[in-house]
Amino acid sequence: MEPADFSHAGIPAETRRKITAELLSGRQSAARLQSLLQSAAAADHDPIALATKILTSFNESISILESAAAELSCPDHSLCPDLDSGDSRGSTAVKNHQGRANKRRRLMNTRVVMTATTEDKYGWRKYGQKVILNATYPRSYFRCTHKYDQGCRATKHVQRMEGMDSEIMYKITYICDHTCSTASQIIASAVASASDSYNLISFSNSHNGQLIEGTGHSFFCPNNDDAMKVRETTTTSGSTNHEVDLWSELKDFGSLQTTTMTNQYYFSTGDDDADSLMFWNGCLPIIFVLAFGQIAAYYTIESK
DNA sequence: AGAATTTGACCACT
DNA sequence: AGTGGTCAAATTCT
Repeated sequence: MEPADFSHAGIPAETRRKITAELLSGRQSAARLQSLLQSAAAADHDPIALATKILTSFNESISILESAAAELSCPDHSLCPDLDSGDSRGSTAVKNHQGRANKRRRLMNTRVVMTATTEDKYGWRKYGQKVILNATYPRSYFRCTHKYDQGCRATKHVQRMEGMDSEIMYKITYICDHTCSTASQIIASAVASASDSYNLISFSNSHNGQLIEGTGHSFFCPNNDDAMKVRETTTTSGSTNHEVDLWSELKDFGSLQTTTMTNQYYFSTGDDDADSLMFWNGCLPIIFVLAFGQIAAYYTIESK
């Protein structure tokens, strides 16, 4: 990646303050890590957590610097990818090659923002970006890098959420499971390293395991250890009442620990075409979209 | 040179 | 006709 140009004079005082704070925090954490690694007290602390904190500080600093540089280079945001890229339909853009080349150059310089916030263990290739109606930020489209060599059909859509001033959040929708060889390796790795942070599948005590009413459909969540199936009850038209073998579907997601059945488990109603349910991956929600008793897609919210 | 991204164009759906 | 999803040529990065 080409480094951002930080030679501009006039970076706002507030930005400088943030950068300084982050760098100081990073330096402090680095110093602590150094002493930890040198002392026998390392067992009482978590060097990995410290290293993560250091990385976060430096990443944050770099991000702030790049944002500031981008702000100075295109103060009206007319060339920023989040606000002015994507769908060309109906546009009357003049194909000025010089101007287009300059625009591309600036777009490339800001690429890090998206890639840095959408990393997971799979290889993704961006194949499109669209401006979405009533959305401030465009939606980016990614496919598995093994789409052609292994026929993996997994895709994901990434969209920055609105109204997250203090923390940039991205809604990431996953469509189709990975079938590439990478997938089985990742699943095996995740299962092997299962920890409390993957205490995911559990059933509600806040709702007392009772029927959770919705506008159209409701899900019943039996509050017992035998809760291997989810019962879907249609409460409006008709009297369909069929079990959805959701659990077998969920087991396919290797990062889920299937043995813990306590704490929170929320269902939410969906729209006319698909129901959805939500549970928590640590502090982050994961929402599954169900269609015809199958998981059609799932999405999660990731913070920057 | 090959990989990756950007973006105008196209397509399907409503 | 409007919209979201995908394709593919052009461009940029490594």
